[in-house]
Amino acid sequence: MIVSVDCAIFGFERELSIFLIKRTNPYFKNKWSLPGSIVFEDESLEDAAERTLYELSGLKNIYLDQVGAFGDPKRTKGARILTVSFMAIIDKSKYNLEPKVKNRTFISQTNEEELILSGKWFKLNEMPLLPQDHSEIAHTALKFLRQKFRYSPICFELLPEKFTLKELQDLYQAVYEVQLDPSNFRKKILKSNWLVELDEYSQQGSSRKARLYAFNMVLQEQGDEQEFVFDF
Amino acid sequence: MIVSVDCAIFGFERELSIFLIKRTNPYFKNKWSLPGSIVFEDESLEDAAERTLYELSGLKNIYLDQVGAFGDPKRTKGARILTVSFMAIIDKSKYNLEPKVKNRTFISQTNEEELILSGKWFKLNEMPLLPQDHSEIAHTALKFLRQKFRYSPICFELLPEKFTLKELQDLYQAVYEVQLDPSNFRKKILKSNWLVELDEYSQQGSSRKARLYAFNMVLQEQGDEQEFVFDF
DNA sequence: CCAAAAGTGTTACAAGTACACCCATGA
DNA sequence: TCATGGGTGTACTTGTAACACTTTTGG
Repeated sequence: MIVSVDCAIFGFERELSIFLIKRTNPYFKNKWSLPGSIVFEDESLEDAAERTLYELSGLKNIYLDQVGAFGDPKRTKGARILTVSFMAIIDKSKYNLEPKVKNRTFISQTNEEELILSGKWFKLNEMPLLPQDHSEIAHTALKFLRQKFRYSPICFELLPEKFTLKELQDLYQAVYEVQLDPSNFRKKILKSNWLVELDEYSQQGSSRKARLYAFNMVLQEQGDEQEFVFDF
Repeated sequence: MIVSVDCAIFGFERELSIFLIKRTNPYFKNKWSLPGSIVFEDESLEDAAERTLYELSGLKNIYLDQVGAFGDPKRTKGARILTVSFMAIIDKSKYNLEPKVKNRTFISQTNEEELILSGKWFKLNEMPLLPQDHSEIAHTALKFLRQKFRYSPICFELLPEKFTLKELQDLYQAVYEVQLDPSNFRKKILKSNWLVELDEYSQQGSSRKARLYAFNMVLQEQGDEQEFVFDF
């Protein structure tokens, strides 16, 4: 069986978006799809996902999690391909994504060459219908992101190193699709020890300057699980 | 690449246990391992997991969830095998597990026949070291179970249809490895609408008879997610 | 009548919710 | 000086934790 990886890259900048690419190959011709690649014989799934990320978006060393395997025999036309999906998250403002590799040999029955045409961010509610089961994979990855968000401090991967409480609140609101009371959000998040208060202030906006905060790095060491339950 | 499925079957009866099997084949010779099987060419991963479950434990129509893919190129000696792991949970007292298929053709380079010798329950802390990366898979499945437990009412899969609050409390204690105050547990769980109070009483024990409860079936329909956050 | 487990009640405190209000800043 | 968003305080409600007390049952 052929095995591939597909990556759902989520980015944040006021809103949650997903990065999709357009490429030519028998199955994706001219449709926006998740960046993906065949897994090489001597390559682990994580390595394949990292390589894919670099080749198709230019990203390196970013947060990456396995979401799951999609293996329906009918999910692809032609040869059966099992795909393992990954979720990547970044601060959108920090990177300018663009495919690094413009053409690759597409390993399948026909073994054609595929051209990577371009990549583009889509707001979640403006995401087009994706080919094969990529829409399902993207939605599963989003559910996975929401779940992970609850008990692991991954929110900081989606923000600049220094951020205001408002930005963090906007992120929570975007991910959970809720409205939060700024006053209560502030109290709750400050009572946890996730944040470090900085002596710097945001220079944006036409009103009072907001204090900047950073993620408390000590927390990163104690793996995930348990400690971080943060519901709203 | 060869693709297989492996199942971590968890059962409850006072304690959490896992069901392992012993079989002969080049890689598992005489070691306890997770029940697993090669995925056939025209079979979905879920179908393969269900078939495996039936062939190696006799279970049919039980709760099953995909945990994830394990695809390190060095996880198996010989041909590379990617495995997708599943987690199954049952009320241990309801079934008497035993392999239904005693020998199968083992699809690999050598294509030998494998004999399924026996199956046995192991308490979690008495689980032996498993071959290949099966120990890692089992631990990942357990973490998955704990996680799922929080926000999905899967606890009822592990109990008889009618159960006492004490039994439910024991289950929570076993899964989360904590001690709970019976009085407070009772209040919290009864305030949720998970349970239906029955007019029946347990006939066990040499003291006051405990009232029996059942799962509120209405909840089963509204899929998982959100509604069911139940921490202790 | 006693031990053991089921089940109820009470109290003190922590956490969450909904606001009103003050502060700093640019226009 | 006013509008805007940042930030603080407070009163009310709800949830949690610890533990004392009552009820039922078998021996």
